[in-house]
Amino acid sequence: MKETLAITRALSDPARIRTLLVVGENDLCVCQIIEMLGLAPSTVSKHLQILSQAGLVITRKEGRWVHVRLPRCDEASPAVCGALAWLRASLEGDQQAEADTRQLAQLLCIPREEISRRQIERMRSCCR
Amino acid sequence: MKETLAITRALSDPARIRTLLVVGENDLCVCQIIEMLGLAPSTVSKHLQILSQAGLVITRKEGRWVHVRLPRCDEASPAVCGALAWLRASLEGDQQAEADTRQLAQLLCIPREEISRRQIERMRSCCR
DNA sequence: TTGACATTTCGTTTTATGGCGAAATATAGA
DNA sequence: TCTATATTTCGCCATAAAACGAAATGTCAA
Repeated sequence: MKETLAITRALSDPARIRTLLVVGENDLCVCQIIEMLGLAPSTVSKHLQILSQAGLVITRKEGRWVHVRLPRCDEASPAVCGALAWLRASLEGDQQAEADTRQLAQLLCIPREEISRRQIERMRSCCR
Repeated sequence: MKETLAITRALSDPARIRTLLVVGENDLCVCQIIEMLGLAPSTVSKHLQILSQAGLVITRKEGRWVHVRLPRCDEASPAVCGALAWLRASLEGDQQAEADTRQLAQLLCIPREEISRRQIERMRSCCR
């Protein structure tokens, strides 16, 4: 029950669902997810922590960057694996999901340094 | 996204998960669910409303009694059907789930009038 | 070593949720 | 019709969750 509940609670927020969807086959760095969601870094960090504790994503630190990916079915519990499959199927053709996927495709063309630079720029300009 | 989120949010509470599990193959009346969960009728009513709006249960009024059951796959969306299947599989062998199932088996041996009488008795005794 | 910077942690605020009891609603039976 | 009763609605309170900004952490590069 505890694991099941951790999974459903992790899935019960739009930002987290969008994150899972957009991570998909990719290996994204946190700054790309921040950019896609349009939320504060601290907020996104918390969301990722919740997803990670439920086993729905795997994070790997590489230098200053943290990479996020979905677990393969052989490294996740059946519950996690099933939940991810269900989510994929349920969001098939969803508008928001498709918009996010398109946005991500754009982001993948830009070096992550550039993305981070944008975020710093945005932060500074709002404090002026 | 909206439907998906309604489902995951409905599943993100232990009382609601336990309800779905215990309804299972049965056609329960609300008073039986109240008894099983040990929560106030008003609270259970709200939970059932959330489950119902997500399409995870179907309620049918019959006289004074309201009966609750799971939708058949042919009358529910694929998302709902898949979510219920996932839930069943994930809670396979869960301790709480088994305890609830046992308790329900007991409750099914008692006429529902008796269950309601108990609830009224309990309410009165706590106000004395 | 120092500075830049990607990410997390912490503290705070606002909003959502789950719980209850009291009152309302609707129906069966006297 | 009147009463008992199964369930829902409403209003309230306590707690949990999501958001942010500021400060802390850890790592690369000059």
